[in-house]
Amino acid sequence: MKRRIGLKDVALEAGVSTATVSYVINNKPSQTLTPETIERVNAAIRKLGYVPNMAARALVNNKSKMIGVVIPQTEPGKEFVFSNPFYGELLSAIELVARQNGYHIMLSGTNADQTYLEIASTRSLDGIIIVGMYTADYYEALTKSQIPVVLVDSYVQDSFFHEIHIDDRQGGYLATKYLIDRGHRKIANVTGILKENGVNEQRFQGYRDALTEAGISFDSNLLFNGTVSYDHGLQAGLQLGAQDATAVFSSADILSLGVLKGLKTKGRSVPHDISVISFDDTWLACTCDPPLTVVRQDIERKGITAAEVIISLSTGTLKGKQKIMLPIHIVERESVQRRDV
Amino acid sequence: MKRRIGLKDVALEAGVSTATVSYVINNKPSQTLTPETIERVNAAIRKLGYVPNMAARALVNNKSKMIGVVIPQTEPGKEFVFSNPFYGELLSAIELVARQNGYHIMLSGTNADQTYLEIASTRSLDGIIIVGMYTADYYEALTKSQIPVVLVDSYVQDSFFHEIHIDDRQGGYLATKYLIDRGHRKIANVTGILKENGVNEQRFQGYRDALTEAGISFDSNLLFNGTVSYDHGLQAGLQLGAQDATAVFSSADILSLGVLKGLKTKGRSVPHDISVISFDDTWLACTCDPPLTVVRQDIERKGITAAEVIISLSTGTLKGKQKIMLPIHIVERESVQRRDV
DNA sequence: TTGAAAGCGCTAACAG
DNA sequence: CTGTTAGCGCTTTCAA
Repeated sequence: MKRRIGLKDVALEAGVSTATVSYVINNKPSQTLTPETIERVNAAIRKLGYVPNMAARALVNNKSKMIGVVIPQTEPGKEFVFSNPFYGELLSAIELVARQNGYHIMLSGTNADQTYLEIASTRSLDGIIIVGMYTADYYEALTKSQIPVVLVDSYVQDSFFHEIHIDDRQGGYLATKYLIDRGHRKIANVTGILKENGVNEQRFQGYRDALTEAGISFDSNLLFNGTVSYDHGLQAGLQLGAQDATAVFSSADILSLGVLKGLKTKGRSVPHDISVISFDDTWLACTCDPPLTVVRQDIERKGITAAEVIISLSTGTLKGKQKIMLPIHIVERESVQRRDV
Repeated sequence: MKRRIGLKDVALEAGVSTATVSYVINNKPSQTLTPETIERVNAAIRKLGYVPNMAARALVNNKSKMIGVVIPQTEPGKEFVFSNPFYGELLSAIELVARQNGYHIMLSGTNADQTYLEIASTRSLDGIIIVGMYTADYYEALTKSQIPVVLVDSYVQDSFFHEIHIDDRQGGYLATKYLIDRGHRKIANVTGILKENGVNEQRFQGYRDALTEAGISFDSNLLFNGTVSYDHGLQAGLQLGAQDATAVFSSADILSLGVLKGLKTKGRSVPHDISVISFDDTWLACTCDPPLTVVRQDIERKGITAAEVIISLSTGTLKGKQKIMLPIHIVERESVQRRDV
């Protein structure tokens, strides 16, 4: 088994030194190379089929051209929450941008026995994208990191982390107001666990804001919080089917699907008997029955932005704390009906 | 900014050589260390918060404890096909097993200007898991790889690749036969592009096998092949709504959802007017309306197996070509109705 | 039972 | 404009 082709082999072939080869590979602007030398080196590279060894590079530069992406799991040490297409779409966008910029992404869940800082540092990651909310001590270690960290969908207050969001509170407000404007007064909220600093909490606050503004008092019987899953939506829908709420703000598409099913099971028709407004606008929202009116966020853009920011940060193109807020808007479909008061 | 803690620092702290520290970290069985030395080293590691540098390790060992995972994309150079939850579930399982074994996964799509072999070799990947079917030249380069490659859901014939499958042809046969046994004769097949060596092609063959066995001749008007997407399913459903087929075998859940919608749009009720049998059994299958009778494959197991195989292969625990066939079975739900002949 | 030292492939001062 | 060379942090052979 023949040895791997290295810089040395290329240098030999081209009749130059390894340094020169390194210069042309990285096309150092500081260095001035004869076009002729460059061509000779490139020819040798092609001829030999040279491929750089990232490990060696990483060792020298302490940079890996690799970005760590952390995605929520069903529970620590378990599998990802990929039942929610939101994460798939987001991840997809991140990967694409990374790849286009010569980076790769390392995907992982969280481990009980290892902080992500350890992982990042052992792997010389160039940047970290963390999606969703974790426990406080998860972030703790990271604040001591030299590596840029961007938080997607979390409201953790720490000047060290960069953030990319939508205005979740405003989103919750918009959704609820949309319902109120159409004559609804008894409005339920089906949501995930209201972790402090999490998106669900923010959306819930927006829901309350709208209620308050309209002079409607909050009724805790109309709040259904659990996991962000089809099942929780289903349970909530089932219960709602037996109540007198006329509308529900369901704060994720996957929850809405469950709600729809629960409602239908109880013989309630949407939007005739009860209106539903959703959040996210993944492909699920427009393919279900009825298609959901929804607060839309641009998931792809979120992913693209996260990747672009982390890359710029790691190369030093971008400096200073980043806090980006992406726009949202309501997409009207068929799940909400005006209610005559 | 203080330098990173290295083996040398640990050695100094423990009053031993770097070699000794390396021995205890890797707990070489060949080496015999005094328990006392071991303890001293471990204490130093803890005290200093030492974290190994994978880049250095990779450089020496030419192994990275990293597994490359390739997932289908909408098109080369574009984003992933994560609208299909199948991939999310699979990926999730792979990641979990990898992590539990001290590996990480590098996720990527395909690039036009770089073969995956180059990527794998530049990153010193320990193994590669390729999901789905690609063009022939994509595999071409890989056959020259020293790195173990396992193919999930592809029937490429090459003794170099390891394979993990279900019996897709048998699955197509079972689905179709299930329909035939219930009195259906005019049975459509909605499927993805019939790439040679791909799963869709196999399932389609199974469909034909069942037809032939029952003495039903194949009618190309009943074949709807396009992308594996909701939209293609929808189009097919729409057309089917205007035809006289009494049943349809739809070869992926995501297609089935589209078919269901198309049929409903055309005012056809499932299973009353027309029966639908699906394939995969992702969460979509049991949450849609009506819940789909389906050929179930254990996606999680597929992912787990792929990860276990690639790891064993890379450590040398496992040798020789692996070709694993996972079981499938039909799960009866509410989308198929017996038809009186 | 432990240590010294030679690399792994690459980058970047510095020298020429 | 190009080459020499000293590491980057770790593993491992060989010697003690």
